[in-house]
Amino acid sequence: MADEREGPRPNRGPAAAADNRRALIAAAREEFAAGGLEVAFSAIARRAGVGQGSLYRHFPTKIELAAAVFEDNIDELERAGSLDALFDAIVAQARMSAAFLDAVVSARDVPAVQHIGERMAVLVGALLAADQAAGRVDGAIAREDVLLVVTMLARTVAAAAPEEQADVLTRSRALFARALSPR
Amino acid sequence: MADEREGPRPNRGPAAAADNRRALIAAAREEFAAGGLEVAFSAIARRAGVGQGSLYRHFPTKIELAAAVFEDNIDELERAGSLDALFDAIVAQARMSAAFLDAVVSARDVPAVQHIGERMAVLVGALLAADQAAGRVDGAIAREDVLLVVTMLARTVAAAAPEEQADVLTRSRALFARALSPR
Amino acid sequence: MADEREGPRPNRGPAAAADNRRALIAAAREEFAAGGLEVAFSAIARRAGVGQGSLYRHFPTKIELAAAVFEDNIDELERAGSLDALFDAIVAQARMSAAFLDAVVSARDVPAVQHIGERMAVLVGALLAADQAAGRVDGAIAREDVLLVVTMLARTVAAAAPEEQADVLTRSRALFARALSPR
Amino acid sequence: MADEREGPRPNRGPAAAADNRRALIAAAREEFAAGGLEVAFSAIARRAGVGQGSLYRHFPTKIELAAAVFEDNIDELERAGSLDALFDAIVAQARMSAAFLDAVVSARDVPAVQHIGERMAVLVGALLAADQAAGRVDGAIAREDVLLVVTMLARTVAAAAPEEQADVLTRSRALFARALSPR
DNA sequence: GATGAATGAGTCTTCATTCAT
DNA sequence: AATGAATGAAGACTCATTCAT
Repeated sequence: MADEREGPRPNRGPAAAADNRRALIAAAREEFAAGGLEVAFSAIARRAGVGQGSLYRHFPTKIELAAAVFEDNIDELERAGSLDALFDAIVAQARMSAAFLDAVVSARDVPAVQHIGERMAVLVGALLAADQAAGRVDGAIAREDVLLVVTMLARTVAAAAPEEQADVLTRSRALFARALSPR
Repeated sequence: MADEREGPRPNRGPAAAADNRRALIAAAREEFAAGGLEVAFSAIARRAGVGQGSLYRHFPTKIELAAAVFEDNIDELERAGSLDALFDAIVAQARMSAAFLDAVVSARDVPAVQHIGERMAVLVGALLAADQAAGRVDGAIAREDVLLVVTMLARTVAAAAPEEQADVLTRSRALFARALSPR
Repeated sequence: MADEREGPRPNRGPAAAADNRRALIAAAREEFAAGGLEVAFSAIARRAGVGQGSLYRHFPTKIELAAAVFEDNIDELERAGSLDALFDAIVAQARMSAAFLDAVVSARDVPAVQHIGERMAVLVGALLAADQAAGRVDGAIAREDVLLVVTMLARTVAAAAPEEQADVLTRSRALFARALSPR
Repeated sequence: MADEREGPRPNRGPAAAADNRRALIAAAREEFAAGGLEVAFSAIARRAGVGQGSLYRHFPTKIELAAAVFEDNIDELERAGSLDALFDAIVAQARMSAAFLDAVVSARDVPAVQHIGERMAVLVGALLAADQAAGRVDGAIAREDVLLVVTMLARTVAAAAPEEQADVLTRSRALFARALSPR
């Protein structure tokens, strides 16, 4: 949003707050997807067309920003009707998911992060139960196992070079299908 | 090595070349293990007790340094007699392995990296064939699948918070055991 | 006051003016006492529970705010019955006094500052005359000398490290007692 | 030194180290004298005509830089033959002295600062003993008292507005003369 | 070939000040 | 007149890279 703008922005006043927040989240989503969590805070502000100070006001830490982005993403994940669909959705957001998962490790005490963790746990728990009831997933598999699979998938796909993505994706999905399927 | 040294080093001249190389690799191994690839070049040089310029001369890029470290690590991996033993060895070097694997993505054209890729492929190929012959691994598994497993294991263990490592390790090993075992 | 408040304040409109002014002075007193004049304007507004804009409206410059705080402090100083009692009172407000005195230097032309200067001069003049009449202070001492002593005391005590305060205070009081006492 | 230079400096190599250190100390002396310890580190580097990184290499903290400057100043103080002469010298360096004294408070554990403290203590001790032997200073005065006087003088003169300096100086010297003179 | 200092670009972060509502 | 968000200009600090010796 408002990329490449020149000159000082006018001060639009408090009315800009909501717009700014949205723009920051959108900009962060793109930056994180492109460069992981390493991206410069200043780059996000710039891309959002928002002053640095405003970025800090809305999101004092990068974690909180990442959480806000991922909170949106989860909406989409929650539309999945099976673990397989969840994996599809995760892979579609792989880079962002991986970035967020990295952040989580160092900040499990941040409320915003915990909230997401809970949503994910609930979601995975429900899908797992359904898949197990339908005989699609082995009864020995626990929620934690699935969360691990989700994490691995995201990281693997995110890290793959473009030309390898397809192959890596097929192979890892197949591996995890074997790992989860009933004996 | 030669940590915490005080005062200027004497200039030992060309004679120091081999020693320097060894010290740099050792220092890099420790730094990478402790902080991933993010560590500052200067920190590695300092820990090695070597001038910054010398570090650049020996290893113009971080990739080449990482490759040199990993080249040593592979010696150890090659002592594995089964995929299971290989996984054990990888996990023991998880942080370093993950760091290297991250670096690889952006530099598959670097000769040093390619060389390592080939050694890994050969190693994994041999172990896989043996395990398959012994009926320990399903015949449908390909070398690329195992390389993927290795990568995932390293990343997963490296990224886990200390208090979770044990659990994460158990779960992922179990998952991959299911994924690889014969049907 | 109104520290640590959560959520947006209701906009009480003009009715809040007097309350705001009081709250700002109180907040500034605490902040200045704790951190000297360096404290951020925003911190004062936050502690006062007042919008930043309102702070600027009431006190366009930090000097004016400091003067308002000190104006209150002088009420207390005026209860002193002798120079010694004045020194006691100054020392009790050392940090705030020193902060204000620092500000004064760069703004002797600000009306609010001048007013305080006059009150102080009058106060010191009266106390000095009384002490001289009572034979407690040498006749050669002028009002300006005492003002200097006041300033030095405030600065010295304010600058001392906590563990030294007692010693520094004793010594400086003794020094000035010698300096002022009749020959 | 090398103020107002344009464009990137050539890298003069290690040979510049000693020059840089000198230039940094000189620049810091001027900046501290003009603006106290608050001056921006970057301003000092700029004035010295030295890269920021080099400033940090030579002096990791502002305290250490201030100590280096003051270490030079003490040479001059040590030429004093009496406390009166010492006071003259202090006043001549008032702004710098005051700046340094401010720094000292927050860093009495820094070795460089301690060293200066010791030199000052020795110097003052010697001058005090001589002055007391000559009957110029009361026997009840201790070294700590004189150090306090030095500090007060520096701060007072440094803080005075230019047009007041003369008057403030005369008065405070007279006050301290009374405070120290034999009964 | 080794050494380690120099350089400056790039980030993060804080604040004073402005301004729409 | 109050409110609090917006803005951007500093300043601190780090580091990759270069280079004289």
